[in-house]
Amino acid sequence: MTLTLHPESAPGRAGSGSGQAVDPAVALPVDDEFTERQREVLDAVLKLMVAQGDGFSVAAVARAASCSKETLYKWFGDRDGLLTATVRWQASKVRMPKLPEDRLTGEGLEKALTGFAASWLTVITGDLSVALNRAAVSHAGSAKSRLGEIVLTNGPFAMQRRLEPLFEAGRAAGLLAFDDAGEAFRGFFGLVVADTQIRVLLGEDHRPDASGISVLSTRAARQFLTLYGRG
Amino acid sequence: MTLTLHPESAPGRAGSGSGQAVDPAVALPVDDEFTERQREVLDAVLKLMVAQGDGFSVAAVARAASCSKETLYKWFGDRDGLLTATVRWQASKVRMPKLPEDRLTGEGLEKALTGFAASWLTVITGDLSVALNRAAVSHAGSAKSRLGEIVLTNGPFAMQRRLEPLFEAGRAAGLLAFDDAGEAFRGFFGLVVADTQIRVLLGEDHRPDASGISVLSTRAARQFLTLYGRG
DNA sequence: TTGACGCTGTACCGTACGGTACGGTACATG
DNA sequence: CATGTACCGTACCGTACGGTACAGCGTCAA
Repeated sequence: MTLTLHPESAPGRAGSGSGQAVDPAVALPVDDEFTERQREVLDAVLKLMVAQGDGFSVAAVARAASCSKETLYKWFGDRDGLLTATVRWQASKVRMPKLPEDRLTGEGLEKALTGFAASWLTVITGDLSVALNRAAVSHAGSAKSRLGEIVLTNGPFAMQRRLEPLFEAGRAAGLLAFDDAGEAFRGFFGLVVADTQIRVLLGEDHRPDASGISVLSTRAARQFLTLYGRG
Repeated sequence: MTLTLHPESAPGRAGSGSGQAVDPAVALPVDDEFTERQREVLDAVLKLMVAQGDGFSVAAVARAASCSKETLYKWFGDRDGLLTATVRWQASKVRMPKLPEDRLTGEGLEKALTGFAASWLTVITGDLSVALNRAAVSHAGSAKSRLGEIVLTNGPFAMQRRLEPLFEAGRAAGLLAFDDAGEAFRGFFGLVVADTQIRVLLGEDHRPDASGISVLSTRAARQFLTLYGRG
């Protein structure tokens, strides 16, 4: 039987090793989900999305990827499945910055926060992220597609899951003080992202460059420590 | 001659009374721009956008507004002009909260900030704002449409223009300290909005209610004063 | 009364796109 | 060699939609 990926035949996957049942269409992605050829096709879709949003036709994908429409439909079910697979494929490529695992110091914490902020700002202002977020936002209204869910899971929610251990470690080390880690995350997210993402999504052409991101990240980390730091 | 609104025949308007030439398609909206009947039509479009995003057809608009497609094209030029007019019409309805104009006290400032934050959160989590922002984000990629520009002008930029006088007054009164008002605005925006807007745009169904907004606004204002306040 | 005008409703046209079918090719397997 | 499989390229089908044309109707002014 042919490898197909649309819901009816997708193999079930547990999310993050927990016992909780997680819909595989939304779960954190794994690397071996697509064949080599399929990844080539999905990369072509990504290129198209960056170049012209999600307004491309399936025929254009076939042309760009040198494959037949029939194969696309066999692999991905329909246009929406193709988009979903593309978003998941890109999500599987994103790697979060490493956080310090040894004993936390004040400087180590601030450095980790700054690095995380810079990494996040770099990602969300990148062409790829902008294109994917635009597509996900567009489709979020129609309830037919789950792109929004996927981007949320692999974007803000993943960031939160990744960051909260750092917050907890900071609290355990007496460096941070907060009641609720979720609230602390919200504060950090706001200080880092602020109006940058919505402005970029709405098409403002001026985006912060590397040095601008460095300034913003440093400031955001320091401000976060002012609000949630101890001593 | 018939009243038409697409670029070729739209009357020029100066923005905000300054001598600067401002493209009328992007300028802050005025109330008398549309006739009564046109406003009815545009309100019908708003309803459609809330109900089904921008995926509606022009025929659906004509049906919903009980008018002919020909009239729609005569008034608004094309589908994009209709969307643009709709966004501008909605923008002209938004009113920002009043800010205190008498002598600023610490409590007065905090109260104004809290009120502004609550007002802003209420707006951006509303169905209408979500629908309009989704449409603007979708079209921002294609460079053909200027919806993104319009929403930016009437959203974040308008908020900033409205807020900076308050910041300056706070600084003049010795209540605030900051180098750059733009930087202060960014901080305030981040603390207020944080991840709320992107999550809502991506379709997360849980939105803060009135009491949640109250909590968030109070906290954001207090945090802003912690970072940028004096004494 | 008559004619101009602005509007509604509907029929119409061209096209673009999602989805399917089919012929042809390369390759692997027995 | 025969058979099956996976794929490419393309032709094809149905439909939905943007945009235009037109007939009919109410209004108002001359």
